[in-house]
Amino acid sequence: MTSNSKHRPVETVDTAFEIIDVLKRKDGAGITEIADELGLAKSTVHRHVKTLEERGLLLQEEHNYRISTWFLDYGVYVRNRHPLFDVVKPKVDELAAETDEKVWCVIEEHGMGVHIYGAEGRHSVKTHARIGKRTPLHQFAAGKAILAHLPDERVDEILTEYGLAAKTSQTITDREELNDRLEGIRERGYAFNHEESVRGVHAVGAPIRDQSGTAIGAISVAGPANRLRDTALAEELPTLLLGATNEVEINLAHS
Amino acid sequence: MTSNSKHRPVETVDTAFEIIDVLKRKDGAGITEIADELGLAKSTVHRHVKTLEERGLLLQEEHNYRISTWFLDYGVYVRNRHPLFDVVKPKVDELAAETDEKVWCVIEEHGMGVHIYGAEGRHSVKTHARIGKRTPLHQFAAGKAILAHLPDERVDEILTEYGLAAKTSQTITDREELNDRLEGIRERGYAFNHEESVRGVHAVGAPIRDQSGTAIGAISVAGPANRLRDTALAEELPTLLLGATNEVEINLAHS
DNA sequence: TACCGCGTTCGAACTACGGGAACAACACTT
DNA sequence: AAGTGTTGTTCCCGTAGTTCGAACGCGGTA
Repeated sequence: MTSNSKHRPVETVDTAFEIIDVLKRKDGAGITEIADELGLAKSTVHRHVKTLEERGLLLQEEHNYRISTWFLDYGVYVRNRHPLFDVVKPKVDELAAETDEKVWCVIEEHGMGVHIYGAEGRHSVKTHARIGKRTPLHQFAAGKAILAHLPDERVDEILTEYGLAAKTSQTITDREELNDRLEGIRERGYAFNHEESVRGVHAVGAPIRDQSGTAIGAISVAGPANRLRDTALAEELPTLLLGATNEVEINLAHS
Repeated sequence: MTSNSKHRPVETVDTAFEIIDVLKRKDGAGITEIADELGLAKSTVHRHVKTLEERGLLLQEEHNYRISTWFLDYGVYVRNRHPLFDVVKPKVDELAAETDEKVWCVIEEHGMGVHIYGAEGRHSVKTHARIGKRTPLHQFAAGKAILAHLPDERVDEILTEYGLAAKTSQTITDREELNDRLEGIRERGYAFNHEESVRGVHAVGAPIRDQSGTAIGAISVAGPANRLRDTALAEELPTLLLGATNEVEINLAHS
């Protein structure tokens, strides 16, 4: 799968989704606003919007169009059909209850980490993560756990495509350093996140691997830096986490 | 908003979403399969699919294309931005804990009921409902509660568009009968569902109204018919439910 | 080895997409 | 009350872009 865009895309479909993206970015907009934003004629935008609205994908109220919940239907369908979901959900709930922290399950898709399920512990930190959120893999514990267990050429592809953008001052932005960390993760079996994605938040992440050893996802536990440190971060949480991912891998093999 | 399709839709956008629909309906498919299903040329489908894949909306594995989690991102974004969501979520959780039953929040969109949030009680029944699920309003308690508090002309529009399809033998399929029931719901303040959507399942649903009195959504409690009967169904649950919707309406007015 | 089945590429034809201008409906100013 | 600015909407025309069919490459299988 080379990323050469050799074929000619269907431009009309692209503009349709660009309109949808504008509506998402702006929390809804009018015809003229969309047209200006995208440099299209009002009539063009109007026809697109009406087409999408007729399909139920958009909602109109006065001079404002918004994205509808059809996307929720498609999205939840996709998530529930994912082979990991049924197996991982109870374990994530369990971990959240045991640790009292925020627990996430993340999968890899198109080289990005996607949060497909999260559970609240009693003392969960509030971050901007939410179901469906896409995050560059190098920026967080679950992502690095996945990255450490993908084929080298795949890692190369991903990193050359997306680069190593910083999220906080602690984000790993050097390719060499990342490779070292990934090596450490492979030896250790799990990954840390020391304020690399959110200031004041630490996390531990462990991969979920298929029978070939390739990561198909990861589970992470995140919490405030002052609570997740010393042996809690280095021993207790990893033990719980590896127990969970191990069970998930076994259940996955027999489903 | 008449349902006259006076304008000419963008057919290319329609085919794109028809392809997506096929992929959803068939849990993934190949190029040829999609082309046969829709009566399109393979080359056409191929170009569409590659366009969507390049945007990250589809995933390819071998000769099989699937919908990606991008739709989850759009969908959850839409749900979380909905004015009801933040207010209703804690109340739904609370109701589930109090009643030990399955609790849903449903909103109306394009004349259909959409499940935007559900919480499990300890003895929750398992139905086919899931977040994002769209259901005709006349088929369940929350839907009828909404229908009973919409303007008459809106109700006419909706019923003439979708009809009164039966889900079980108890589903209301007669227009006159439905009107009587809706009248009863308005007097009583909440709606019942006696095995009208799922055999063996009863439910109570109460509307969430805006300041004009129009329903913008509803909350329902559902459980096995043998547990939800007599005073539990007729008194205790409605009391809890109306307490919750009342609080939601108040919080909604001040946000 | 020849045969399907698949996804993919290519070129040509004509459809239908996009643009611009004019229109209607409304709010706000003067 | 007339005027000026919005907005969304409709129309028609030209051509760019979509669609189709046929051909290609590549696996498997008989």
